[in-house]
Amino acid sequence: MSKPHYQQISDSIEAQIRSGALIANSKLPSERQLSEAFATTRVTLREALSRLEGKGLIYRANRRGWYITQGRINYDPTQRLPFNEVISGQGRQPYTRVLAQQLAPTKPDIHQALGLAPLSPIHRVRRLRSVDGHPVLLEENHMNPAYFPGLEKQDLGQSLTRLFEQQYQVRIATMELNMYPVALDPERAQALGMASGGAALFISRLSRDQGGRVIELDWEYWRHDALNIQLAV
Amino acid sequence: MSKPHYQQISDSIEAQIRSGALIANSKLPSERQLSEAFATTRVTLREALSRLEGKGLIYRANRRGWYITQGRINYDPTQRLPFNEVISGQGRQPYTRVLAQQLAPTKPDIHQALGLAPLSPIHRVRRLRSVDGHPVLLEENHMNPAYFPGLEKQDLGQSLTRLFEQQYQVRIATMELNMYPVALDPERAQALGMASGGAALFISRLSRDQGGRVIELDWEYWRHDALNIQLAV
DNA sequence: TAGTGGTCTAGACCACTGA
DNA sequence: CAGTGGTCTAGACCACTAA
Repeated sequence: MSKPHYQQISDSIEAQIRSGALIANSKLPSERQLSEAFATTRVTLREALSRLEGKGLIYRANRRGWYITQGRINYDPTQRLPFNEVISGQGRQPYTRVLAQQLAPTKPDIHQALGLAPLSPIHRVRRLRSVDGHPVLLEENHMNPAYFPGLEKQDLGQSLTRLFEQQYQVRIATMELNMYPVALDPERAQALGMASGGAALFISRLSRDQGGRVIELDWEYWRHDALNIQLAV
Repeated sequence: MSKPHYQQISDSIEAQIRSGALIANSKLPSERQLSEAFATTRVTLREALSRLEGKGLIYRANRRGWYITQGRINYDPTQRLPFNEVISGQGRQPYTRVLAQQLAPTKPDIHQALGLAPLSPIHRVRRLRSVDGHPVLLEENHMNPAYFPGLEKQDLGQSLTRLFEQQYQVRIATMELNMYPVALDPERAQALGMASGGAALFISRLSRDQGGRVIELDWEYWRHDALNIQLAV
């Protein structure tokens, strides 16, 4: 009836984190050091770390060790506020890196969602977004190219919503949102610097203009410990 | 560079599920049988199962084995539609069990959220809600008793929103929602029939009436594989 | 290059579930 | 009561990261 060993270990580490002895974004000692310190094997130690990961207290940077989590970002996906404003409004430091952008056909379900013919070209932008220097969000935008000629020449590090409005006079009127927890595929996990199979929160946003025409399909993969979806209605 | 062994195993099981060879809510063979079938140890086999659990394809019923997941429920938390209607509207079978109800003081943060003095009594209802006979949601409602005299004598298996409106003429006007992934504490995990530390999606909803007075604080814990948050704005 | 995390083996004991 | 899942040991090899 006593607590399992991994529970005692994770409780101990959790106490250290909450006491402030271990600060945000700092690295935990190596698994071998920790398993020795707690007089156990790496298997049990990793069980304890996995529990803390599930609770959102630590996260795993692929092959680089375990780190203390930062606090969650409050985010209202029904507002289309620029990422930079959301993050800096909470006293944190935003950063965006454009990983890829292209105008080419893609997967059938995206063509269907955008209401475009199969194999027709689609604007795609993939960006990695960080808070305080640590990646928390992988964003994949799919846009109907009919509305955005020359998009590839624009600065894509800024807010796309703002770009739509100011450069293309396209204003988003309605959205359909779907949000659920997922495990990251190896490719996306790597882009986020996470281990394959890592937990994320997936947000899909289909945006239309006043005429009900589909403008954009946005896919967001947030690190599961980094996000608090917050909305008022 | 070859795939890890657990990946081959989980791919194989995933293919069987998607092909329909394993149907929803049926139980997988025992871990020992599976590990023998795949010529590996239980440790590796459990790694494969954990990956599938993270993907939402299977779930673990505490000490009773692994089961195939049903499809996700589409749910809009900004509408306050009765659970029964949401579920049956998607061709599924809803069921609600009242686990507990009491009028007593509780934790300080709940008193604070409801704007009530510490140690003042609060109406609490805890309900377990199932789809097609399987628990997916643990709901904890905290209500300001000033608005709901005699609530404990009502039928709490029905929609509380409906009860508020029809029996108490209380209508919810605005809500503040917060949603994020959590790991379940042992007590709540057990209530949901899950293993301790199981992944869930937490939804907190603070409801006010037209006068801006706080009526209710609702906490929902959804099995992470059972839910798709869906909203249109 | 030394050390790390990722993966894996071949067992074991215990508490609990279901027949 | 037989079998199950939950926990744990004491190792091992490999690919990769960081110095």
